[in-house]
Amino acid sequence: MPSRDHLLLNLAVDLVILTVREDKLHVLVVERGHEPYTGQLALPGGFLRQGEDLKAAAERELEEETGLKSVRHFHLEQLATYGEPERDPRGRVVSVAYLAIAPNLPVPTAGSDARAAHWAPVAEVSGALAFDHGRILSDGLERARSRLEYTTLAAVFCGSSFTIGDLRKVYEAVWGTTLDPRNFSRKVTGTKDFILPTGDSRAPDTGRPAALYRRGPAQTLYPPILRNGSSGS
Amino acid sequence: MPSRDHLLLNLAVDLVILTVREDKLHVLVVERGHEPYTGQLALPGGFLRQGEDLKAAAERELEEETGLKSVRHFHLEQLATYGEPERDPRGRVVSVAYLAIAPNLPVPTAGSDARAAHWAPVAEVSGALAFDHGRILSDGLERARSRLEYTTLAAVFCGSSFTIGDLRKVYEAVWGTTLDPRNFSRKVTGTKDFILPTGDSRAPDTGRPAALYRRGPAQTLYPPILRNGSSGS
DNA sequence: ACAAAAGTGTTCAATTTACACCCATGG
DNA sequence: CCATGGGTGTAAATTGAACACTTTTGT
Repeated sequence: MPSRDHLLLNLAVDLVILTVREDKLHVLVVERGHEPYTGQLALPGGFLRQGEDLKAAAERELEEETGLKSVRHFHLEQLATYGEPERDPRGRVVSVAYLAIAPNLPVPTAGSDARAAHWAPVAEVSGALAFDHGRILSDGLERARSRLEYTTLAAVFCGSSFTIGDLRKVYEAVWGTTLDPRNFSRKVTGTKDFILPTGDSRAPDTGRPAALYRRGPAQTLYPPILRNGSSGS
Repeated sequence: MPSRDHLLLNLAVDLVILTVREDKLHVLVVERGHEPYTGQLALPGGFLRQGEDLKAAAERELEEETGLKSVRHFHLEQLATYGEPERDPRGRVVSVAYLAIAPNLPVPTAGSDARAAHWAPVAEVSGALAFDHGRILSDGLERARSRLEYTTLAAVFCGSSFTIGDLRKVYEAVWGTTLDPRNFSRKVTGTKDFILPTGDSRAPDTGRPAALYRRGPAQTLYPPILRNGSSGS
């Protein structure tokens, strides 16, 4: 047995769940109901259960917190593991953080055990989170920003069908920049299997209707779409 | 206490330690002396101790396995965490893997408790490792390959002073490609603070002496040096 | 007709690739 | 003087940024 003279500890799984609402990047946070950090905001999470895989635990928490069944279509990837001895005042807790990307979904009020879970603009909670969750959020944001450069992840932020303008607004919200709509359009339509036309189109309040697309099978972007690229129009 | 009705488990730290020897990429492996997987090769690692930080545990294992003190100059970064319930037949063990990059150092025979630790060409051990260490190695290799594109990590594979040809051979060994020496030379000398001339030079067996360089302060490469780039001469 | 958003064409600059050519040394 | 690896020059091809301009709708 490996446990004879070695440390036994609790393993938590914490989630950075991101979405774009009203053209701004939001993260799902919960208000803490117990000590420590009572009343403060924190990332949703929970403890690993007997016989449970790490990713399965993350999926379970994701479902519980968002109150949604469609979680299988979200993006979920391991972010990093945080194990500073003093990170939790209750005792030794090592936390495996996951990054989840969700489309713009209904506010998770009615959901299951969602203890005051709600979407908050990342700009408002940065620096106000319990434990070391500020650091975890920061790492999650950097990972998401990087993923948008090299993978087709941005389309996961959109629903089942979206316009190129919707997709561009995701890039702008996550990166905090503006992009040239004309060059952006060419870049994404020029990358094979990134987005596929549905045939339909959608009219905005005013202006020419935009073609609708859905996710294609591509996972990586070649060539990548880099930040520090062309500033906006 | 968070541990009341939750799973307690052992946390291991495993290491993917890479170096380049004789123009080939090598990984440090140990021959297992106990069950399970007795006699098989595995990645070096050990269990987390009371009050010990994850990265500190990785540094401790790195020193123990290589038998070297100069470990502080190595590169050490967290890779990923592996927690499948059945990954260790002895019981529930979650492992945090770290990636270490070492210069070409003396064989770690004499070192401390090094239980048959030795360098093995990655091509020879891939698929022959105990536990899920094949997967961990594979993830570590991909991370290292990617790091060479966007960071100055390659210089860590070299010693305190090296020629541009040495540095190029690192890229070729890690990526398994050949690169044009002339364009490569310009790329690295054109990236500010990547490498700094020492003023000395070193003569090869035959041919013009090459200028010697040392690591510069830069951490990231802009522009990056991409794989799938120009094939060799 | 006009405002607004979608999308195309085109130009100029920066970067990358390929390779001819020169440099410095040991045998 | 020749083989070998180090290093520079340079032209062609590719890519990327910038932006004028056309398209298509609602009011």
